[in-house]
Amino acid sequence: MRRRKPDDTFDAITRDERKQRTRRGLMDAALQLLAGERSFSSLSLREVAKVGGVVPAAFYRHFSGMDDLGLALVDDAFGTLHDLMREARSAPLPTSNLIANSVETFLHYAQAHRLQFLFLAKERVSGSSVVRLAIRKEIRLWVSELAADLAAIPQLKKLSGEDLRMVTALVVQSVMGATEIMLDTDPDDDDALAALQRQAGKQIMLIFLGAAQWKSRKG
Amino acid sequence: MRRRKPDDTFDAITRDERKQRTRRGLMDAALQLLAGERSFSSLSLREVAKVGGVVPAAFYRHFSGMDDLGLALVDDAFGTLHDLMREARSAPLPTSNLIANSVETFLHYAQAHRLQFLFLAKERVSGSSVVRLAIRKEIRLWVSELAADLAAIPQLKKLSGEDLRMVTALVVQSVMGATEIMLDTDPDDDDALAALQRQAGKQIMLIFLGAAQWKSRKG
DNA sequence: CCAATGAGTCAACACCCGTTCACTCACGGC
DNA sequence: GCCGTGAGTGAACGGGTGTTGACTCATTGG
Repeated sequence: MRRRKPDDTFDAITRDERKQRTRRGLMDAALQLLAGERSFSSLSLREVAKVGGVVPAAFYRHFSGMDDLGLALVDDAFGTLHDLMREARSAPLPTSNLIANSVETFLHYAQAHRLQFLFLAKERVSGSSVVRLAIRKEIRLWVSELAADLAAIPQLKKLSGEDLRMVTALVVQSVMGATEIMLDTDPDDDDALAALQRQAGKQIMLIFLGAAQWKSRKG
Repeated sequence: MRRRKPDDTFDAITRDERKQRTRRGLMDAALQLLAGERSFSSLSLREVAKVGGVVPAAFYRHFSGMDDLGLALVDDAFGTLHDLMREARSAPLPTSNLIANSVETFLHYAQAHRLQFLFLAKERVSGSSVVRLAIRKEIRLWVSELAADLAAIPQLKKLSGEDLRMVTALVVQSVMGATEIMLDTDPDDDDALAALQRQAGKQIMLIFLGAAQWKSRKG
């Protein structure tokens, strides 16, 4: 009996590549299992190993346990998010409809990487504290980054650093809320998705409207 | 051997009361287990039964399974939230500092019922779909209710029904975000809690500021 | 006062869990 | 060409899991 499918494509690959492939397989298996009802903390190591096409003992060649896998998934997901931010920053940046466009871009991206964002949304609040804290930390980092970007917008120029962070946190909260609902929506229900986008766009425009007025009434 | 502690207080109680007491015990046991790292979906029936001071088989005299328990907890927690709303509505309603006061009241209440709000926060996004959907439904209901209350506020009078809901949803999102962070904060860290309250209050004031400007630019 | 009810017990079931161990054997460096 | 490395295997362990059925016996209604 073969110990492993030789490979889908029969090309010769190095041993490290093979290992990385199995590792990715385990991470994908966890994400896939998360897609349904399950939460990460209710997944079992054996289950992940099985879907990953590997025997439970082999799991330990890649991760020290489920928490370790969780941290790897956090890194992975935020890498994806970081890619988006980088792309967005280097884009032409239309001055009109900037908000609506940004929201659409973000939600579209989240949908394209549904499983990763689903993982983040769920574990941000629910998982083991080590994973949860890792996610919170990354989000705080992301808020700081985004705040730095937003500082360039004329309407927000007069905000203090603290207030800018407060506004940014509100924007992020709004986007995350929309993302969470989107992830629970049938991906083919275009009407619902469009409504979601519209509402999130409106919310953020309203936040900016409020922010533009903010300092004028407070010192 | 006694089959059960006769009772802490030796007063004679009816059989139904005793049953209700055990049922509550199971619900409290689940909440208590939830207090730490765990998420509801990772709790086992046996575990809840043990902490509840009952043998696993007895669990079935009260709930058909863990999902059923989850739904009971949802009802319970929203009952608590409803109590808060009723109290708040009958309160004197100070016209100055209304927002800051409301936020403080809410967060204080959430802290007093920490375990229930923790349960809601976690299961809203992570749990089994039956529990998750039940929570979402109740939140939507709550948003509607709150929107009806907010309609009375002068600054929001000119908003359309849809926009009012959008604004309310944003307010709720902000409060829930603050609640989630608060539930992860050491309850004795007064500074952190005060900072949290201040930020949430600011965010909501900003939302109102934006809302007051809203229709004037769109309608 | 006596029979019925039903909350809670105990034991057993078949199964899944994380972790360990000794193992195989293909690959890669020498 | 040959050995060492290490990814993956298979079996076993002790223990936790949901669910069942037959039971006990205090409370309750007639």
